[in-house]
Amino acid sequence: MPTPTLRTLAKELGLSRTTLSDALRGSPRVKAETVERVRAAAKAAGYERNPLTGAVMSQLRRSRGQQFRGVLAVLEIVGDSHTALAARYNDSLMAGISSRANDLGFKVERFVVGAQGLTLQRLDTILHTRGIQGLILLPAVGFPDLTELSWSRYTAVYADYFIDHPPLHCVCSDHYRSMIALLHELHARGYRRPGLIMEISLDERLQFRWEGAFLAQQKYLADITVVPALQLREITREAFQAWFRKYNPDVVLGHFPEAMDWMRACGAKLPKTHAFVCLNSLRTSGDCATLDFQTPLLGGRACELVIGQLLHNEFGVPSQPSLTTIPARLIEGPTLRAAKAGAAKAAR
Amino acid sequence: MPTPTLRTLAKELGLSRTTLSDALRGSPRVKAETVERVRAAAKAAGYERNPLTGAVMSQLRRSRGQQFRGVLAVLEIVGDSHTALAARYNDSLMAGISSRANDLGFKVERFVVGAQGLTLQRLDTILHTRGIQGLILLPAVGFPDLTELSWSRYTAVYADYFIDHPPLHCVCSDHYRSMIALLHELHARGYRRPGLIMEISLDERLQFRWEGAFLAQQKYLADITVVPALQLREITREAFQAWFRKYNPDVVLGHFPEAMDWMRACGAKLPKTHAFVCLNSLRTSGDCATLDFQTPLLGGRACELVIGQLLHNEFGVPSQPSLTTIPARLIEGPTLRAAKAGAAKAAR
DNA sequence: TGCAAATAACGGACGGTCCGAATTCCCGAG
DNA sequence: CTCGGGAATTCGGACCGTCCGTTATTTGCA
Repeated sequence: MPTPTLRTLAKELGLSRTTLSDALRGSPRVKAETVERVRAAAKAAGYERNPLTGAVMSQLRRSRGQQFRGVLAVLEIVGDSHTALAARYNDSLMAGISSRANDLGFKVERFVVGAQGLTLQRLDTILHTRGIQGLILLPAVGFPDLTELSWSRYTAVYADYFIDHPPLHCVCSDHYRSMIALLHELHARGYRRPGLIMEISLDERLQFRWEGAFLAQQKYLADITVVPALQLREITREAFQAWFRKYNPDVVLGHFPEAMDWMRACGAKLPKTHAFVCLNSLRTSGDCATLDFQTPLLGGRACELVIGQLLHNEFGVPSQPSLTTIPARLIEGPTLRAAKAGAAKAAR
Repeated sequence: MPTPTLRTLAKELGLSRTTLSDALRGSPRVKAETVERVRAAAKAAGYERNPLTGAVMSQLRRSRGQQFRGVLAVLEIVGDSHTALAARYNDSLMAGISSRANDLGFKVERFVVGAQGLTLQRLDTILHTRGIQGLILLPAVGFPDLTELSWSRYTAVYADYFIDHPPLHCVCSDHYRSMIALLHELHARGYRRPGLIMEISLDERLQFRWEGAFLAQQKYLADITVVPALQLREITREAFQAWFRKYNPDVVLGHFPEAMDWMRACGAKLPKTHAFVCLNSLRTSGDCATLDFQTPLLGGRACELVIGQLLHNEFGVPSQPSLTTIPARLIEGPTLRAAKAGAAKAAR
């Protein structure tokens, strides 16, 4: 007896091959009762669907044909505050998302949710009527709650460290590793007294990854003089200069470019006697060394994740959320000694 | 302009789709000159053939559908040492890999590389002749170098924190977040003097993520009494007991279950007066609270990554490697007070 | 020149998918 | 009871890249 195929099995059951295919794949287009009947018959006949063949066929069928295969929704959750920095960050993510989505044959639409935008109920119905199933959530201040969406219809990725309501896959920069790599690089360039300044609120939402990496690495790099991190609710000029004069770090890491002026006011020459590295390139204007979070890459990765799940027909909240990260890249600048020739090595 | 297909391209060239297909695959059925012409035209039109699609179609035609699966190679890189623990870890990863691969229509084959196994050159030819393109690398001791494989043919994922030769996507447990979540949970259960014991070599390959998270969290949890971490090349009974007596931590976190006996020898009652949490469930035998790395899930995620890239026809070393992580899960045990009713909350 | 053999290209069929069209079902209004 | 319209189901057509048998063209040689 030859191995059964979709078509032979369909003939036996008096259904079309399409219905069989959809039923075995669990498509909502087929009535639940029919799905049961088909699955039982398939099992009896010893028919097993080949998921690899299915995936390939799906790809094939999808990609040719039209220009676009679907639409992704990018959700921007706006609360009461809404800084210019966050806007730059989000725009930069969007650029990566749009570009990668376009490569993979998807279009992107942006929706604003929250205080000044749509309610979740309204969004739910809009997405439903438009048939949009893939969601990318831009970073939101605080800990957003999106449990009210009908998640069984969607597959989503959050572009920040974590989200608990509901727990979704996340894509974010790897702050821990970036800090480790940066300290290694500074060490290789001869710096021995690295100092960190940080507003607590900035590190808190990262679960203190900046400081955690800094503290751990201080202990294990050779010949390091330990400079305690300056962590405050708010970094002021006075607090900074007191700290700077007391510990005299040879390289300062922090978010605020103003610190360069404060250092110079204390008599520091950049990069001759001291160095400064800004921890977020979006805060600078090209006048200092800084870390580039490569947000377009992050956006691209988020796209790949969502689209991958769409292609596998996986919807709903994942059973175990995962976190995908990309390390930041060091951008050279006039506030940092160049790498010694030969010792030059890209940050890991 | 729609993406070209075999048929449209064939019409343009005035040839049949069969000839195109054969030519692109380099079949001897087609005249060499025609092959050249076809390949040039395909390149000009931006047509790229997908080898996985080809393989699936081929097997489909040849063997009447069923029983065809794609193949992934799992590489085990064995150096001189080879502990039982590593073997358990790898087997557990394998279980997750096999299961997820099977769901997605792939088979898995395991290859041993290194000192007691295949040379890289030999592996390269084996993979080539077998037509295997997807690779999953199991964790190796030290920092393995696999640059000698012909990477343009493969797409791969490394199941550990990082690999630099070459830089590949990685999948690994999220030690930093696991530690943060664990400390939060312990804090919620009333523990205020957490202590960490760690062999330096174990944390070093994690870039000190255990200790980094521990140090950072000690600073920012409320009402914590700081107990310095016991970090040694080797943890001995004497060193441990001296540390334990001096600082009297109310909960000890570490890799070695022997520590429980040492604590008891100092008069501690588990879980009445003190608690112990093992940081790696594979080291325990069910007699204490511990962290489960959920290795099968990690393996599954690695599969999804590799297969996703195969389906998208993406080979070679990625331009920017990413790291995908999953947090560990706390397993309750008789060495830890239960969560207070109401305050119970799954670890993030 | 005649004709078999070798060479080159073609057309049909295939399995599983997507998409739009067709059919059936349901339910309230007239 | 009939009709209309919209939702729920099912169906048919078109499609992908491959294999394999067939057709058309050229070559080899008596």
